[in-house]
Amino acid sequence: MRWFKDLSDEEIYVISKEITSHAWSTEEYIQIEGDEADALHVIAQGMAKVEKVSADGTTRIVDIAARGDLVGVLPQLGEKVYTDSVVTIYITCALKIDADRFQAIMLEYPSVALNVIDDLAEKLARSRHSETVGSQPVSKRLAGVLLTLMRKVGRRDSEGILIDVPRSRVDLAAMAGSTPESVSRTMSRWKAQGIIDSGRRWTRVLRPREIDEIANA
Amino acid sequence: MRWFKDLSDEEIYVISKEITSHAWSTEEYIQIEGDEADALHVIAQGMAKVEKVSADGTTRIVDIAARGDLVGVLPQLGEKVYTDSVVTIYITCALKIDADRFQAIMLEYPSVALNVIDDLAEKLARSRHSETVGSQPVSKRLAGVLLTLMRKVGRRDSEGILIDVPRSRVDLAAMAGSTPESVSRTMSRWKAQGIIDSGRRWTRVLRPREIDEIANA
DNA sequence: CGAAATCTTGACATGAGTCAAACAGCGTGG
DNA sequence: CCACGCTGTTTGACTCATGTCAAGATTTCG
Repeated sequence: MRWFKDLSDEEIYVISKEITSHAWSTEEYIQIEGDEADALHVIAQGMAKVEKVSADGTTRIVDIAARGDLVGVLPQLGEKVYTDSVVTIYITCALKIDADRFQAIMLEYPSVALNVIDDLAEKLARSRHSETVGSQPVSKRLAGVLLTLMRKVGRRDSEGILIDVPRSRVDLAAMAGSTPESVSRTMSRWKAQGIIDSGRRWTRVLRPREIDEIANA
Repeated sequence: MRWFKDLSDEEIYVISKEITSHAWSTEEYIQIEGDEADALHVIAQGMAKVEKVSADGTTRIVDIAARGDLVGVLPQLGEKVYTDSVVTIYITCALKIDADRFQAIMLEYPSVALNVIDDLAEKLARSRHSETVGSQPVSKRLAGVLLTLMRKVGRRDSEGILIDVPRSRVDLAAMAGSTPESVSRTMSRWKAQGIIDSGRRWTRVLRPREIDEIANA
């Protein structure tokens, strides 16, 4: 866990006693937006999507959490409720730290707090960036989503970079802030141009370069 | 400065030696997006807008910093460059803390680090929220902007709540992620309905209730 | 009083959402 | 092993909000 990277083995051992491990099946909630926030989790195995219900009632996927990622950070101090939901997309195992205990740990080992600040600052910068991307054309936003997914869950194979998670057009639409139909249209266009290939619940990026260009036009 | 609220007077005195004070005229840059980030500032007097150039080259205002607000937090550790620009909108005086020194302070006084985390977490939650608001109708976004401005810089008077900063339609458009024309149209409509009153570089909200309803429809 | 900046309004083009229907991949049961 | 049906994907027709371009009105200030 990268937050504890500056600690000695003994210190980590002491802390490890505060941690418990839990498992979920697919499509289960690790935390629910609005619930009282009493713990944070680190994904040890599997994967989960971080969702947020937007003002108009549609659900948007704001992040994908994979091995080593942490969820539930935000509410640890000021906020008393979770600001987003986390839903598993595979069988997932996560480590749990009680929020109060974690705060105590940070007070005792300031370097951990600094690492957390680092993490939050990066997330905030990314989020602020997405704010400005909000009203860009769908193609641009979708290209951005594909870039993120390529980096996070993409697997190189002989023809390109395969993305088979999250699975459906609905998921992609929820990430790009659009609709399944618009996503489909855009991807059809790209498919005709040979930039990507795609099917039921999977996408393969054949020419990453061009996707990158579209995203950063 | 709320970050130091848990420290004793002596501790604050020690820290105060690390702080210097600077002044800017209007429309001057306190920090520029992309520049090397070596310090953070707390607004002591005056006001500034936090800007970010979006992907398509337009400038968006992502925050308004008033007395007591801090700018330049993000880059203190991981990021080495400022992720946004800060431009004064009045004659402004700000306190400056060297980023390295501040890091040292946090290591010595962990409670400060926790307060920073608190602050960042709140900012992140708000930013994530705006992400989901991205593709809402202009009226909704603009109403949200007015709500924020009412709280932050609104002044109660006999008829309603006066907002005379930031000044122009261009500014409002930059905050709402829209265009001056669309902002003008929307506000004309509200003016006809008696919800607001407005003129050159000022807006008065007559019925805050209705603006709130529009924002949270 | 005139010029510059700001705001408003109109006409127009278009990206993208919605509704609806056809189509395709994939598992299941007879 | 194949036909059926469920689910997910694609495509088309239509509508509408909003950005763009352009002109005109209004305010401020020298």
